[in-house]
Amino acid sequence: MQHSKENVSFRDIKEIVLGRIKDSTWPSDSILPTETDLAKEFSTTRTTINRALRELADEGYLDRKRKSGTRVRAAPIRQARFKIPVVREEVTERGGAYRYNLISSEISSAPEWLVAKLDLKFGQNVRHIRCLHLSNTQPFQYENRWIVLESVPDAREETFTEFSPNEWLVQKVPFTDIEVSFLATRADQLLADLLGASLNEAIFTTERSTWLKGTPVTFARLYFAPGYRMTTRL
Amino acid sequence: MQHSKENVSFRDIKEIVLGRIKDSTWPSDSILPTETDLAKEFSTTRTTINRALRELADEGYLDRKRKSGTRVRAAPIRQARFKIPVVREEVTERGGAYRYNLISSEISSAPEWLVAKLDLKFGQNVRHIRCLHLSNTQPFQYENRWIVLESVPDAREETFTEFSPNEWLVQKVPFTDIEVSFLATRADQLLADLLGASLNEAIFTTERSTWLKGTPVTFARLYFAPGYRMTTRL
DNA sequence: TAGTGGTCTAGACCACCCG
DNA sequence: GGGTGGTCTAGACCACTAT
Repeated sequence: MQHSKENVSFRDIKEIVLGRIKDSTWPSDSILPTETDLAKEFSTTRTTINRALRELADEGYLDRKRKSGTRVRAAPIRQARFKIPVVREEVTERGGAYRYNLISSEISSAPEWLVAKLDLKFGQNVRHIRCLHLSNTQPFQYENRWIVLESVPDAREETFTEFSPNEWLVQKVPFTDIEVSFLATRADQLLADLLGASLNEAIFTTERSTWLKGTPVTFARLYFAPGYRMTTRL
Repeated sequence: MQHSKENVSFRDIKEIVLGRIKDSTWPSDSILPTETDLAKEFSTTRTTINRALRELADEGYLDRKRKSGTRVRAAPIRQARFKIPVVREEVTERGGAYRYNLISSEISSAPEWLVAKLDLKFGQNVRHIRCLHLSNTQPFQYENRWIVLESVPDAREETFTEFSPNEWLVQKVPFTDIEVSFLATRADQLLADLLGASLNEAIFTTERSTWLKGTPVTFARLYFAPGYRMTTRL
């Protein structure tokens, strides 16, 4: 027989509020009571209510504005979160033994499309690396990468025979901004050979551009072996 | 000459801490001072420090555990957030006029792969809808969807001539869990015709499974027109 | 200009987990 | 067992913005 007087947690509040949204106690576009009123209703403080509502807003269920109040979003913004993994970890997480093969590594002047893509100065030098990441003996991902030498001078000497540019960069070079794109690529003969795919097979592809405080660092295209899919629950 | 004594904001703290991580004042795997100590250092309260560190942990930079303290993540978990858009909005956001064409809609017993995918009971009935979403007159997305009738009885009568199943479901059916996958599909002749692609072109594809508290609601494959890419900054 | 959320201070108790 | 983060209370001032 315990009649405990536990505190109400912000998690409880979240659940209750979400319940009232789902059962239309607070229908779409309606305005919730103020934080102060809710705090009274649940015998708690504004701080607790605030955290609950803030997180729900962050999750896309509510829209909050000063003065106008907290409104139920008509169509909740469902959002997915993806981890951007390091290849090695992705391979080992899937239960494979990670291996790495360098295909080529050379210094050249940045091709025009890359200049445009990263907003480089004309004629800047880049190191171009192509390599393969394997899971056991199976190709897992083909990486085609360009590193801006002016931003990463160390990459001039580095040969990338031992470590993949992926890992090397993570270790050596800080970055502040990444742009990631996901797309599909049709396999030409080269890609097919590298990834053990057949010609014309559809290849899931990621592109990453990286900057350090506005300075372009690197651009990479990552081609995954056939059958790869990126999955998330929300 | 103002010598204001402003409060330190949790945003300031976040920035400072992130700075110290990036310039290796606090290198990878090192342990940060306790919240109490940091509060002293910045002449603020634990509450403020806590919020800053909590958010940084949430963003993947820190790892926090009771008793052991707050540790700098060796490889920050970079993560991307994607909105799961409603097709209509995605089209209009890209500046197109949204249009919708129903291709087919019929009731049948769930195919075996779908039974497995959604963990259905054997022999359950589903409504199978195929339709096309257009931007102006260009195909934008081909939708291939199955709705579990036992979970969504209203879908038995609905013809989906006017509204796409996408919008209809958002309006009518609540859901709690979604699983989203992204992959690449090779266009067969049908897909090529529908999307205005050529045979064998690589098609960016999304799969979504939806449940309401454990009960399967619907499964959809969404095929995007050639050239589509999903992009995010982080 | 007034109402609402945004955030900070100050202090407290507690849960988890490492040693 | 004890240290660290997790969270709550209580109260205050402020910033934004609708009216």
